[in-house]
Amino acid sequence: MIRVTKLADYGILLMTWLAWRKARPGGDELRRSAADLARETGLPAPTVSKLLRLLSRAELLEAQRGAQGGYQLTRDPAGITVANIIEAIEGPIALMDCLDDTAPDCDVQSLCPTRTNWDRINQAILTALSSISLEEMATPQRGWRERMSSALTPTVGETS
Amino acid sequence: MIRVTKLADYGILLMTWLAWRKARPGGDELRRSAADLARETGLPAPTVSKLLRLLSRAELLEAQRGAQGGYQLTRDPAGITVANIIEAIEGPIALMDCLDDTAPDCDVQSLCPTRTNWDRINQAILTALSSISLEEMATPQRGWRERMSSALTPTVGETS
DNA sequence: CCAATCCCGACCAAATCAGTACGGATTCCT
DNA sequence: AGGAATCCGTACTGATTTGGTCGGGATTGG
Repeated sequence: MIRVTKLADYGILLMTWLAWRKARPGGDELRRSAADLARETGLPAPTVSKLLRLLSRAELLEAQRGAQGGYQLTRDPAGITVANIIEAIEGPIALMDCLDDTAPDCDVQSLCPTRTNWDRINQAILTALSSISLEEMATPQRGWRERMSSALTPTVGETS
Repeated sequence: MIRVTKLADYGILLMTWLAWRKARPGGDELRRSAADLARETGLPAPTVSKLLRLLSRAELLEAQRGAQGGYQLTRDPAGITVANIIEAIEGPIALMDCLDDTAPDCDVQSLCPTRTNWDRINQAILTALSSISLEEMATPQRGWRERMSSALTPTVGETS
């Protein structure tokens, strides 16, 4: 069901936590060590390390080495999208592999206008993911549900 | 990378094939057996059977048993969305499990406004998937991009 | 110089996925 | 009626991916 891996989930959790902390007025220290973050989020420490490294490599976080080191956000949370985070952790966003290279199963050319249309789906999802900023993730939602349901729900729901 | 399972991919392929065949003027037989479809698409027969069964159970296809039996679309391709198909094959669409029940890892309540916001992402993706009909998948793309951008981008929220 | 911290690669266990096999039920055709 | 074709369902297995671990090196601050 259009699964995002747990790693990406955790990554978003971490980033949200960082953004949230930054937004708080009492945010004394915005640079935090991997161990701190692991403790604060309750996630296993090595996994947190790995994630932070990936996020840092994608330049979403800035790493400071040595004693008293740690990670901190490079940009403003408003300038980081969920798509950015997922992409940083899981690589380029694509629903299928059939898109980029020669797939041997896909031998029936006649029905493969499908492939080009799959690209549309990918694009749609990418758009959706890019439209949600980290800032939004870090702030408790207000009346977003109304905006949502009015525009979105129509097609999928009915079982019959 | 927001992967859809190969089964769902195949499912969409099958449905697209069916829709395409139905749309053609020379579409003599719109009911086709699982074996036929397997041969025509080049997919392994048992897998095709399984998929067709799932799609039939979701009432996207109609099954006719016995000799000379087979499957055919229940509704018009325009009334079937990609979201429908994926949902039929992979169950309810949700990026994460953390949404519906008590997750033990999620013990840090303080940072869990994230969870409610995850729902937002799910909704966005569902919208994207629901906005693409099987009919569109079966026809070579024309001016679909306009519909896309108009239908998707505004609802979820501006980045700034 | 020492300790804390980030950094990196390789490795392992577990979950999930794709596919298979077999047996049963239903309908058509002879 | 009988047999063949077809859909239906469950259970099982092999392979891929994922989540997580471990150990050692590089870099900075005290």
